[in-house]
Order: sequence, then structure tokens, then C-alpha cells
Amino acid sequence: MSTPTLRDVAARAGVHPSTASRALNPETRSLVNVGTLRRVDAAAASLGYKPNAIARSLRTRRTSTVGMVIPDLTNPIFPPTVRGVEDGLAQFGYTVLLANTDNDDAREERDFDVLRSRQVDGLIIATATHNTPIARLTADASLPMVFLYDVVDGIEAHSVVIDNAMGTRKAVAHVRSLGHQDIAYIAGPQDRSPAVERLHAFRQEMGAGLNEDLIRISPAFSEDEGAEAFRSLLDSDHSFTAVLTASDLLALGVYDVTTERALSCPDDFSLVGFHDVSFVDKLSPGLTTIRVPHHQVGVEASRLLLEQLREGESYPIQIRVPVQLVQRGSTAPVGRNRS
Amino acid sequence: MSTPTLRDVAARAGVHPSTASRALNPETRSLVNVGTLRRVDAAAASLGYKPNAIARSLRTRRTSTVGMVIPDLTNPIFPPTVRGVEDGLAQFGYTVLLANTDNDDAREERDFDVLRSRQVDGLIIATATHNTPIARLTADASLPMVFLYDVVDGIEAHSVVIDNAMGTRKAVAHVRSLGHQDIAYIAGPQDRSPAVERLHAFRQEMGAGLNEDLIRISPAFSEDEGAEAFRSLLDSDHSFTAVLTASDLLALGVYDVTTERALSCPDDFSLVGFHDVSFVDKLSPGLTTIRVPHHQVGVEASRLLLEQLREGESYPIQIRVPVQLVQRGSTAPVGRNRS
DNA sequence: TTGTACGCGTTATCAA
DNA sequence: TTGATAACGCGTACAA
Repeated sequence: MSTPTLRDVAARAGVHPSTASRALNPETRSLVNVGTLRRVDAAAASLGYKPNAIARSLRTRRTSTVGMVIPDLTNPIFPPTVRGVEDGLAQFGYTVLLANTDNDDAREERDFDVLRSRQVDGLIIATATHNTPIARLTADASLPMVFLYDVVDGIEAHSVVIDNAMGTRKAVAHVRSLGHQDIAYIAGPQDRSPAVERLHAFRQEMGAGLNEDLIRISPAFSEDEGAEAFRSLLDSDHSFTAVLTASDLLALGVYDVTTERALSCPDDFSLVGFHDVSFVDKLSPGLTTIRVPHHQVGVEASRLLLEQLREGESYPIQIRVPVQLVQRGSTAPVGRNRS
Repeated sequence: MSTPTLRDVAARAGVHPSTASRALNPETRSLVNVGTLRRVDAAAASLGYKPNAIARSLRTRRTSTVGMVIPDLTNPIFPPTVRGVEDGLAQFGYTVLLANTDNDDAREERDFDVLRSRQVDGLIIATATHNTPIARLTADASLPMVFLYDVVDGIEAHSVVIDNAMGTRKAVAHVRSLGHQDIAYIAGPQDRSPAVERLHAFRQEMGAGLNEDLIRISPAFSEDEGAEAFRSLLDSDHSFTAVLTASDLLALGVYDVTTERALSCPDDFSLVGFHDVSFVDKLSPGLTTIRVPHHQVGVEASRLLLEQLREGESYPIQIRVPVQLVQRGSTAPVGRNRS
């Protein structure tokens, strides 16, 4: 026997299918007589009836499904973020469809098509480079959406970002309070808004103390690129006592080179990361970094999307999530540095 | 204007909707005249037609959707596994619906209902404790499914597991080759098959050298439980020179206690983990562990599921994925140990 | 090779 | 408060 449908329930309860539908639907449940309500419930229970979400979606034009587009699930900032989105949406009956683009534009377009084809009710997008295809695609799609972490200039849309300037300021202030003056900076790819904001904030905060020769721009937020940038700093003529990075992954590369060159952190230089990804507290020394509440960011994104889903269009809101510095062993007073 | 449907395409191409359907469907495309084929394609392209997957699913009773049930996405073994599943399925047009149960039985039941309700074509289950609700639920559901990592005695189903015995044997052999004889073991929760298999293999491999007093069983694969177990070992009267753990997370707890008690690894004891989760190579010392090809495990699971999806029922197959030992700094010859 | 007719399971609208 | 009817968009027998 195949899975029971609404007709089966109705037949067993001796009512018309539409009555059974009303009885079983929380929204319309109040419209139906208490007596028949019980009969329908009993029938549904005895048959083990489970509503067919596909059929419902076809009729209602809503799938209670949300697409989430990320670069790569194995980037450690995403698992907690995804959980945050899911936790925020689950209580309202929404399910998340995840798509990993691997930073591939073609793949991003395909993913977008798949999600559209599956009739997602909304979209959470965490892959917005400055010329991301999805920005163009969503422009006409007029689908409720929220940009996450990365935003695009000129695209008016809801977004949840972290306070990159605040994080960078706190990092600079922290190493300065330890007496550091010659501060190097390893920035992220400048086609992505968080990397741009962090670098901009660094320059601004450094003010007169800024030395452009101590800035490196990495083409990706990766360990390898972090290592490459740090080698370049070490091989330059300019000395420094502290290194700030735009991401924990870049900082990992710095650790690698530290070993490679037989240097010592924080004896030879202090180091600050960004994100407080899991496990960076286990490094030796533990990484001083900027803690980003990834789960909370996901929850905020789900809230912003839910508002659009429930209340329809509205003017774009941007939520800027505050961050804080977590001090660990990788930063120390400049006195200990050999400069 | 709302999104174009097949009727719109047909109208524009001057053909009947069913002809347009055939033209646009790869399966039936060959049945249609080349001329009309072009007209339909042109019409579809100019309208930006995207098939409605919901309507198609209702008709075909297939959603090209697969449910994947895991305990928690933030457990580092899952992101690469999920990617493996997605990568394996994506090329065949399948999308993954993820559900995190947090090891909560009630939540697992709800997730299962949601996935069923959404008419998933198959299920990949990585939450099978010995009395998992889902085992019971899937028994009658007769849905193509694959168990992952964890299996349940008495449930006949396809599964992909890792070779826990092989991994454990390699761990034992490795520390023995370094001269260790008194080997402690921190096992995982015994309601889960991988933990059972690893502990069993440990006892077997140790043979006459086994000392039951050097075994601890943790109620969860967690850092805290690992720490607790290691403290208990240290506080016992029985000495040891090596500690094997059933999981990297348990091993992390051992690192914590090592610091806490001012011990040194590998000077005071050698340590071996299990899984080779990302970042354990960055610990000090790097963790010697058993490398599990998580991505590959996901890919294998997708293969096994695809077979069922394409060819229907078949007798249950179990794929046992081999593992290998990765030597790092946490293990050293017993001579260096102070016993 | 194309058109006709129908139904997948549900809910919205209208009438009773 | 309930029943009748139709439709969401598509695919597939069957007939032409």
C-alpha cells in the first residue's frame, strides 16, 4: 500500500477532502466543527498520514524552503553560520537548501538556477564578490534575499555583515596598547567587501603611523597566501613588531613560516587573526583574534529573511554585528620583541 | 509578469505544451522533430524559462532530493563528508536536504517526518545509535537509504563505514613499534558502532598485553570527556607510556590535561587520535592519528544511494573504507618516556 | 512526429 | 460549517 493521501483520510473520516484539508491545516483548523475535527484527526493518525509538501507547494506557490549559497562548507566559518540559519528558520517550518559554489562563477549560476527551479521562497547569499553573477541574477528575480558577510556596492538588499572596522580597530588598539608601533598588515582579496573594509579601517586607524610598505594584499583568504605574504614581509627591508591579518586562515600561514624560518611568536613578533575559528585557541601560541559570533550572524540573517517572507517587500536593512577581541598567547608587549 | 511556464513556451513556439515538454526533457528530446526542437529551444531561451521542479516532482513522484541526517554540522568530520555526498550527487541532479539532530531523539523523529513530507527520494543517515528512532522509522518506510559511519545491528541496509579495526590495529602497531607496552585506551560511547568496533579491535590486538585497568569509556566523543578520562587514567595506580583515543576530539581533552598537569607529550606519554580532523596537524605537538578520507566516505555513500535510486532494491551492501596512520609529533619512542 | 486528455495531492474559491 | 469544483505546472499514456 502506498502512502495515504488526504483523500484516504477524508474517506475514512467520512468527510469531503477539502474538509479534511481544513481540519489538518493549522491555519484553517478553527473553521471546522470540533466533532469532525476529532474524526479527521483520528483517521489521519490511524493511517499515519503525512501531508505531501510537494503537492501543497504546487498549490500554494510556497515551498517553505530557503536557499543558502556559500563558497565552501569546509571553510570553518560556515558550519556554525549555517547552523544559525537553520536554527533560526526551523521553528517556522523552513528548510535550508545548501549550495557550495567553490568560488566558481559558472557553478554559482548553476546553483542559482537549481534553487530557483526548486522554487525556494528566499535566498541567503554569502558569495558576493564585487562582480558575482548572483547579484545580477537576483536583481530581476525579485526574490526575498539577504546577503551575508559579503555585500556588493550598488546592490540594494538586506544584509548581515560583521563590524569589520570595529574588529580591525580593536586589533590595532590591542597591539598598540602592548607598545607596538611598526605594525604590518596582511589583507584579504580586495574584490570582497569584508577584506576592503578591514584594510580601509586599518589604514584609517593607523593614521600617521601607517607604513604602506608593511601592507600585503593576498588574493585569497588561505593558509598558503598568508604564508606567502608573511615571507614577503620578512624579506623586505622594513621591520615590524606586530602582524595583523584579515583572517585566521591567513594567520595560519604565518604560523607555518614562523616554524619554517625558526622564528618565535610572540617573541619575534605579535600576531592577530580575524574570526576566531574553532581550534585557533589550540595553536601554540594560542591565536589572539577577533571573535565573530558566526552562529548569531546566521540567526540574524534568518530573522531578516523571515521578515521579508512574512511582511513582503521593505526597504533594505543592514545589520552590523559587533565583534570583540580575544587575547591569547600570540600577542605580547613589544619589550619582549627583538624588533 | 510572473515566471514563464511550459504553456508560455509552447504558445510562443506555436506547439502544444506536451510537445514543448518533450523537447525540453532530455529523456524524450529524441522523439521530436529537429525543426520544432529549435523553435521550442528558442522560445524557452527568450522567455528565460526554468522548469518548475515542484510541478515535475508531483507528476513524476521523484524530487531529485536526498535527505542527509547528521548529529551536528559543527562536528568537524561532517563538513567534508557532506561535501562528498553533494559532489557525488550533484552531477546527477540531486540536491541534499540537511538535518541536524543534535543527538536528540525527538528532533530526529521530527527531521525524519520533515524529510518524508518533502518526499526525498532517499536518505543518508549518520545518526544511528543502537536505539535510534530512525532505524525503526525507516524499517517500514522502504525508502532507499544508506547508513554512514554508524550502523545498527539487526538493521539490514546499505552502509558505508570506515575500517575501525584496521585503524585501531595500525595505532596499536605504531606505538608498539616505538617500544610501548603499557598502552591506555580512551574509548567512545558504546551505543555507537564505531566506538564499539574500535574498542573491540583494541582489546583483540592487545591480546596478552591488555590491561583492562587502562581502559576508559567516555559517554561522548567530546573534548571534555577526553579530559575527564585522561585525568582518571593519571589518577589511577596503573602506569602507561602511550594513550590511544577513539577520536581526535577525545585527544584534544588529553592535550588540555597535559597542560593542566604540566606534563609533556610525547616526553611523558605518546598520544594517538582517530579521524585526522582539520587542524590537528597544527597542534603542538602535531597529533599522530588515523586518517579517515571523509570526503571519499561521502562520495561512496552517494554512490551506494544512487545505485538504489537507479536500479531499485538490492541486497544490502556494506562498503568499508580503509584508513591509514599519519605520524606526527605526539608519538615518540618509549625510551624518551619517563614511564 | 504531434496532439488529446488526464492526473499527481493539495488548497482556494464559491455556493450551499 | 461543509461540499463541490477547479487549478497549481508538468509528464505520459494513448490516439491521431
